Amino acid sequence: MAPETRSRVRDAADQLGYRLNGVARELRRGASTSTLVGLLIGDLANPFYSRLAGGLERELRMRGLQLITASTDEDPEWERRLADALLERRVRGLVIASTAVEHAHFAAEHRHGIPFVFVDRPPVALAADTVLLDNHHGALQAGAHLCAVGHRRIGVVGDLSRLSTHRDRLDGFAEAMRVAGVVNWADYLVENAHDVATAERAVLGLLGRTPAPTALFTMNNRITLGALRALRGHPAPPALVGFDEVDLGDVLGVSVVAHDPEDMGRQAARLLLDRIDGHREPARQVVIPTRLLARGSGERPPTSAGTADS
Amino acid sequence: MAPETRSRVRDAADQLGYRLNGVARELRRGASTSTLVGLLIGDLANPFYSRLAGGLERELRMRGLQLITASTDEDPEWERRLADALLERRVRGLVIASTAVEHAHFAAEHRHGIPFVFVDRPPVALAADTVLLDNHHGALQAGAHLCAVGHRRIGVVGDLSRLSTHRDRLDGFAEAMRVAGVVNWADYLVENAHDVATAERAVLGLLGRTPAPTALFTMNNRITLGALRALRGHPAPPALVGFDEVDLGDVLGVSVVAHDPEDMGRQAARLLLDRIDGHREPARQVVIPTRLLARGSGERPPTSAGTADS
DNA sequence: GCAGCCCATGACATCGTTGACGCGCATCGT
DNA sequence: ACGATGCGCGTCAACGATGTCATGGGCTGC
Repeated sequence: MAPETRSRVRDAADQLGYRLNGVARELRRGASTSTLVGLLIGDLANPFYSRLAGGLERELRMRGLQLITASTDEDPEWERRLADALLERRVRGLVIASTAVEHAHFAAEHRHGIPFVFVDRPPVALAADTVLLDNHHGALQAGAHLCAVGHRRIGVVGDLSRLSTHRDRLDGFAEAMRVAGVVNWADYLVENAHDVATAERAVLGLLGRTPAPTALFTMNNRITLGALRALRGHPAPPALVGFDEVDLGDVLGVSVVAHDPEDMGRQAARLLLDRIDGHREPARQVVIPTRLLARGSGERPPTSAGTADS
Repeated sequence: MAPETRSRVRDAADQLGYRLNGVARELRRGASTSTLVGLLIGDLANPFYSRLAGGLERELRMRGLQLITASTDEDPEWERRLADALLERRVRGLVIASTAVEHAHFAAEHRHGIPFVFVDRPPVALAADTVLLDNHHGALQAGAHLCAVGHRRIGVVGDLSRLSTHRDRLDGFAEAMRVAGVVNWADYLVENAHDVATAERAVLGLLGRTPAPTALFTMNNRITLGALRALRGHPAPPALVGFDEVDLGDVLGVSVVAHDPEDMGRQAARLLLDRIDGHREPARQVVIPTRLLARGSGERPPTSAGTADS
């Protein structure tokens, strides 16, 4: 079209305050033209999720895609309602850290071509792309490390017991105990410590036992924070290894099983973009590695009180 | 309609995999029926922003509204493009931690009735609802506190100098210095330390000066993290007060000027919802209070080296 | 002066939902 | 038996952008 007409139209549009209506455009252009991607996570305020979201968003942004983020508060019913709302809105894809026990109810949409990427927790009864942490190995490392230092009574504090991440980590830890010949480790297990305050109480409870545990394995970032609060000012604190990185963990000398949540988001974005680009391979699974960072708290030897028994 | 027909229709819909098309619905129902709210922030991975987003989302969710979150990386050009994309999409409102120097270009939309809420940083050349921190007072408290302990040479490390939060905090700090009679404080000022690594280098640079500062004021959470890294293992660390809360700050004994980012999100949601409900009052401004938490690092007295001069 | 081309302009159907309306059948009360 | 009411069912015009097609005016080159 002639450049002069072009600018004439542009001027008129500016004058009238005209703005293209993206809703109408999307309706007209049809199904797979949405630029929205849904993200369902437990809680935006949790740094694990927010870093994941950040990595994901950065990667999608380069392709002109935007993120609708919704927190489920680990409530399966909410998760389902939010997912339905997103699917009604005809998002281009869905990234989901699911708290539900099965996902057959997504099968229809999935078969219909809407890309799903499961992050942090795998899909059940649905073959979809997945990005997971190496939970089993990370927890095994943590358990083996504490045993190598000489610990036999290790307090273990975990998140909601129904979550697969929790179960995988627990399996890994159990394997480490089996290898080390520790049999009654489950006596010092506390589960369902979902927030910092609960975790703090759980740790105080464990420390009050006789005999007290000589070490702690805290199974996620919030639990580690709670434990560190509980240990504040403790004259002879137990050893501590946490799962997930925590801010200032390096400064404070907290040994952790670390990994990269932002990379998790990036990998999820890649799987999603591949599907959007029409790739039709069977579902893929990416595993994000974990590594043990020994910074001091995990290397404290058992205290005198009782290393001899069980 | 009859319950029997209702279920007959429902069954058929389920069988066909029919799903209501939210895009068409929104187009048909018209302008102010969108359930999407846009959120523009600097970086989702920064806990300040992610907690703000969490508070906002929680509040909006109760009203059936969902959040489209986009990170600007503090780039005004990106911010503008992202805002345009959101407005084209006909979001119900826009919450924005703006990095731009003025906002006249939103005037048309704003007058047209689209609610804008500015968070963390005020609008320029636009009368819109705003939620701010009490930056001036918080920084004044920090400066006064350090002076009260006896410090006269205080290293100050700040974020991008163009940001209003930075300038307000700097003003507050300057006032504290004026009151305390410290004149050359700006000699120990470093600006534009936007990430942890830069902040760490900046602090190391300050500590290398002669005479070295006896205290530090770190003007946001990332800078505080960088400073704590730089101070690790220091034989006689300077006093430190940071702006923003940091995870484990209580355990590590870091004195900070604290505030509640989630509350900021909630307040923003309330202002937005009021507008959506048709309130027509002139623009309101909410100020989130700050309070100084003395936890140890800010109470360290000046080291021997030089308390006597200027 | 005429064929050929560029381009402005207008008419129209389409995307899927919604709200309004009309028709016709069945049931109910009086 | 009559009107009133309830309900199933079909038709139609929007919402705003977009892609196609036809029309016709203005221009160039031969």
